[in-house]
Amino acid sequence: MNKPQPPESITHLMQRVDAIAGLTLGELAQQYQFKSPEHLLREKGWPGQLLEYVLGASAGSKPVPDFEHLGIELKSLPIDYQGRPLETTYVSVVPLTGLTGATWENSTVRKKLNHVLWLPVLAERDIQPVNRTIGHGFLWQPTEQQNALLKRDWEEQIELIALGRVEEISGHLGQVMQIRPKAANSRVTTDAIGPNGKLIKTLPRGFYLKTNFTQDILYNQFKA
DNA sequence: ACGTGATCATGT
DNA sequence: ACATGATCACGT
Repeated sequence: MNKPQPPESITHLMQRVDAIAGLTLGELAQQYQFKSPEHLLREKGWPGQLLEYVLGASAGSKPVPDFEHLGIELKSLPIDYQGRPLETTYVSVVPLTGLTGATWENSTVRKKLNHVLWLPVLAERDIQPVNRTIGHGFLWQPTEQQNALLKRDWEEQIELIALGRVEEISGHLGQVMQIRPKAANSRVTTDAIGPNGKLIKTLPRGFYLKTNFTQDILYNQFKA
């Protein structure tokens, strides 16, 4: 099986998405000779990497949309038996310096979430990774209301960081989007603005969509 | 170290 | 039971 090429259009992308709905991750991995781990204790990103590969997303870790020419970001979304999200959704790293003049409109979060291809995967922990079933993927763009919620959470938390109060941030902040550690381990450090305005070292952080937000997206998509 | 893909697992 | 904080693999 040759490596899938990037889809030439949104229509072609969605044809591929429809074609894999109902398959298990194991079936897909076997078709494309992709490795299939027994568990995700170490290869936590395996579901997303497999789906990226199969759908022809650009590989690597470049800070650009997965389907760059289409401006679409792919997000797998683990769900439980009730169809509710099992995990928060990582969006992007949080800028901790150079925030002068930073705006929601120009933020990486806004750009990443402008157009998302959500791909639900039934991913209860008692189901082996290879037996997890792919759901019906769909395209999403934030509604005016959703955009306003994201904007508010982004502005409130970025303002704290700009004021040198990064150490006061925890996952409890934000109504629909929170900031949590995003690093290999808790000893990793990066530069941030300190309380006195000078640079300090702190743990790298990431923006994550809370499950109430992604659940709302799923509800609006699949409500009968 | 940083940014991509995320899930793990302990504290509450 | 569930969310927060911690962690894992890979490419650069």
